Amino acid sequence: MATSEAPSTPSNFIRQIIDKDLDSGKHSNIVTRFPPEPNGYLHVGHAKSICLNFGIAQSYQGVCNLRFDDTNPEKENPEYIESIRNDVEWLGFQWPGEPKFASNYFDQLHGYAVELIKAGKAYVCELTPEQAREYRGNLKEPGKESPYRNRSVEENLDLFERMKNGEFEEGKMVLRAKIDMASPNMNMRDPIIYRIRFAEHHQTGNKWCVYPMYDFTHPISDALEGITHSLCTLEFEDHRPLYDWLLDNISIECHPQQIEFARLQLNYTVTSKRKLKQLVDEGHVTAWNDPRMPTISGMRRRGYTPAAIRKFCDSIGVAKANSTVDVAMLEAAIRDDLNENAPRAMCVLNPLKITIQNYPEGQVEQLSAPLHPQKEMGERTLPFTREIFIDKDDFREEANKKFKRLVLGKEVRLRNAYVIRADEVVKDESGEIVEIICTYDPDTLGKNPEDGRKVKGVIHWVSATESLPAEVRLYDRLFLDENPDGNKEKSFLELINPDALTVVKTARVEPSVAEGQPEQGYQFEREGYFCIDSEDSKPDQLVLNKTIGLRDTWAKIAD
RNA sequence: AGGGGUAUAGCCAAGCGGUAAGGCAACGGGUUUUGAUCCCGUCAUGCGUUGGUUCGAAUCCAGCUACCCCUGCCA
Repeated sequence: MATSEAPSTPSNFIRQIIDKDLDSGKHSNIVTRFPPEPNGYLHVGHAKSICLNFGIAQSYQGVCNLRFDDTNPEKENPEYIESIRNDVEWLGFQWPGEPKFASNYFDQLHGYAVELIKAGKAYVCELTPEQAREYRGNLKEPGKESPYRNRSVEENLDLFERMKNGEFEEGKMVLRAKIDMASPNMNMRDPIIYRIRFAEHHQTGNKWCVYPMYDFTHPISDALEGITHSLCTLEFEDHRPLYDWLLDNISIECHPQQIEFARLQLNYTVTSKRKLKQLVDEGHVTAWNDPRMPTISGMRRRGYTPAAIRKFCDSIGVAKANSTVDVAMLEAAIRDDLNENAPRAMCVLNPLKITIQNYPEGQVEQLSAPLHPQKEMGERTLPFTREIFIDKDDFREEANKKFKRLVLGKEVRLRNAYVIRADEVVKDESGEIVEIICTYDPDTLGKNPEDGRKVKGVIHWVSATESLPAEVRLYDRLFLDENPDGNKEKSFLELINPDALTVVKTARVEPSVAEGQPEQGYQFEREGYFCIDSEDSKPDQLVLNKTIGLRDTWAKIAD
């Protein structure tokens, strides 16, 4: 109150819990973890969790582990592990030591399972999956106890050992925790904690043919790592009683607190690993890191910066209310960061030739332009010549007062260069404009016309002969408009401005697209060329992105 | 005999019994060699709803309503 310092990180209910735990002396060191299953690439939704977990650890001088929750070998693979490590690192976070794996704990996990059996709190069940479902009851009715529930400890020990030794087929037996088949919480109705899977594991090879379930693995992994606060998404709220039951019923002292928060939902954006995988598998995009994908690697390729994504995650807050964040928030964060830090360049995508008739043929003038309009970032040289290109969209034969670019007979400012006037339009047989003949005012470099003439517009240009051609892929933004009658099933795809200046736009695909049969063959991308102002503009460090509202253009050459 | 959650502006979100922060979006106006940035201004007598407690309620209590999650040998 006395100090009006703005908190560097926004307050949220999780931080309040942690503050309380610190005050009460429950903890003195905060340990969190980010626990993805390596079954896909990380997306913007994971970024929220990463920023939360690592961000909290950071601000309390604690640590955050990266742990692969790899208990289902059939869905996982090393490519995903690699990509996840990269993405977390790229976002700017560090974990202590090597990444951890739930599979590191398989021996200990097995030991705790045996411990539960010995305590009469787990049993081997031979119900088929169908029977198990029947016995489980439903939301309104209690379940029935399995006929295998009251086997002796000895028998359970023997059976579980033989499960582990591969004596039984997949699906024939499982290990279940003995809790309460009548619990209103389905997760407490004797949950399965181990199943048989004859699958090679990417970390443990063929050592195991029984694998622990998430519900069993997670609390124990957390406890083994000394996690203090285990943050997860809302759908796990119902699992918390099981999380606690497990830790209360095995010989482990550490008991992390599970805290749930709402997962990120972004409008026009798929934030489901399953659906993103479908887009990749069915070939609607080129790869997980396709620039249209909301994956971290896709955003990286699109030119988003780690700082911008972190800023976005901070700005959306953390709460328990299901909410859908407007992508405008993401875009604002990106814009903010790029505006601060991106060096500027000019580019022309749909070239329209300009010949400056009063400029000497063959002359090349090296103009100088700042890399940033406000910040001291240095200068770049700009070759100016008799023939230049401007964008087709920046010229009209006639226009009203709102049009601030080049109009026949009127003047416009070439950014960082001279004022020109359009004198004459050259058209081809089909009537298409192919060239504009202009006159430049030599006395307007770095200053306004001395006679007080007002030039309202400023446009991009590149030398037709000295500029740097660059090959890029053009990605069209996908818009999925909702049917006016609100029938989401009838949503349709609309390609906005395939010929506009804007390039490398965001892919916006609504869940329903990925859900149903993604439209056959809609155009996602085009090849294209553009020219950028000069070598000094270092196009590989820039982000071509007029969509975000900046007239200067940043280019990012496709990876 | 269902259980667990959540409701504050168009979208996020703070607020924790003392009279509705902030951001995004939007809309006015100013500066500008980017239609950008930047700057100034506007935007909830109102906190899902109905009652109650209180000098005082978004905050406490009770009822109601809406939405989300849970019946994988997935995580």
